Amino acid sequence: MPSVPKTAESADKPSRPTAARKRTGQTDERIHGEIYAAIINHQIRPAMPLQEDALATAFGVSRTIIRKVLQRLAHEKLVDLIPNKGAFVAKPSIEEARQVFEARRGVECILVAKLAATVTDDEIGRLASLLAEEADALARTDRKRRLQLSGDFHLELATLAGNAVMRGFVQELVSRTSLIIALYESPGAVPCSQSEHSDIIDALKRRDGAAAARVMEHHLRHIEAQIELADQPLRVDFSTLFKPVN
Amino acid sequence: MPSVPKTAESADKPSRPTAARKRTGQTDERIHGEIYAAIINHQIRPAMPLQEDALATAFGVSRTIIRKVLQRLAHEKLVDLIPNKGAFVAKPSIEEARQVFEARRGVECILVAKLAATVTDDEIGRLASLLAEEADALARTDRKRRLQLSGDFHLELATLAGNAVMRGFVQELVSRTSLIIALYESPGAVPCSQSEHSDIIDALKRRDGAAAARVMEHHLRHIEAQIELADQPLRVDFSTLFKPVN
DNA sequence: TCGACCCCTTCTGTATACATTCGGTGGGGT
DNA sequence: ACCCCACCGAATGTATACAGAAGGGGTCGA
Repeated sequence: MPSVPKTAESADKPSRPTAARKRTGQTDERIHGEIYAAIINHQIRPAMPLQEDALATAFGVSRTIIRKVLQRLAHEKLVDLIPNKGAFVAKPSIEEARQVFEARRGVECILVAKLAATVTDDEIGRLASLLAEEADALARTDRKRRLQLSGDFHLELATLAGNAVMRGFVQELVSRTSLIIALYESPGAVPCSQSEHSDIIDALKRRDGAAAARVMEHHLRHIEAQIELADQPLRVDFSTLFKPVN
Repeated sequence: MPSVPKTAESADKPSRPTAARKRTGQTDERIHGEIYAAIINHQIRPAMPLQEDALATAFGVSRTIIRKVLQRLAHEKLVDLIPNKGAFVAKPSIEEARQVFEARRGVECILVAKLAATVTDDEIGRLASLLAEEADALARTDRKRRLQLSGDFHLELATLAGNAVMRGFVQELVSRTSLIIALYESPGAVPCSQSEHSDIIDALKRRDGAAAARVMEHHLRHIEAQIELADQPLRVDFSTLFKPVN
């Protein structure tokens, strides 16, 4: 993967003098993918500004394309577009985070229950291989890859469930969860899930939809619990933090 | 509401010679709203082309704004954007329609059950007044308004439930349902629901979440059943339709 | 010294000009 | 008569030029 765009990048890399590549259409797709990945992987953190000119020169295109991509990201709730101010990586509030998790519990529990009724051994195998990759990333303490794979696992569940509409919802929710984690996770914690993903697979193997939904609900509450803790720490009370010396 | 844009409108209405109104920002919001309404109200039907130039002149803005609006509508699944071909009002397939209803059952049943736990008499009153308006539209056989109000009812339920994320999902699903109805409803039918909306309110009055969810599920299945019928009629078999004369 | 106002820079918002692609049409060849 | 190819028009895709807003810094005045 070539250079991920940082916010104020060394912009003096012309990259394509307008005649290098045929670049006709589908360029914005690639650029969207790169910025999306950079946000999801926490290479660009919440509230960071996404300046149009900087991105345009970084990717070697005009602001037109960048604006299109930014608007798409805004609709995906990964970017806040503030009129006359610019684009910023979204910074979901605590309340918003709560609602995202509530929505995930609703949607994903339904999906996993539905999936249990139709899942094939083949599909379970695919999920298991994702789980194995996740375990590998855990072993190598590759935090970024693990977060990525954890999201992929949920997304694969949604895909296999066979409802494209709801899969779209899950994709958005998983992305937003990644932002929430970037904002609110306590730095040390999160040896989370992993075994819970395994539990979900077990329930699917037994074709026990109710159990699968129960495990999923527990799993999501678990993730949220690890994060909601950050509710307090974020409100720094300066008067207690910096006590008068007197 | 001023002139709704039709596809190939009388484009010779300059409307604003670039100096009439201050128009700085939030114009696209208005244009989005107008096109959105035109699609939802079936003034523009599925598969109709939305030509950029025609819309631009109709609204007195440049293609830039129109393109922005079209892309937003595309993300909302109301418009299909075909590269190098243009924008068309979305034409959801039968399978897509099925999935939209399945998603609605999932999401809205959860929401209404959640709402039952927190709803106030005031809020029930607001729902009741929407129901009354709907009854009025039914009495006056104002089909368009009735469809609109029916959607509003579901959207209001989602709003009151207090989860903005899921409310967004419902909004998208209700919009798409409107497209589906435009495509697949049998022309004569649909004296549907109405009483079922009333049933939902009754369940909420009793604060009976389980019942409310049950009624909602039944309601949505009912709507879908009236439409899925169109599955057959759409496959016209010419060899039976045009029998040889002899 | 402090505050208010104005200019100036920098960025976003919009319009316009240019490039490219697609489909249709007409002419020529087989 | 049919098919193929090349041109042409129309609409989309992209870049650029221009206008407007917001924030900062500096200067002038009290």
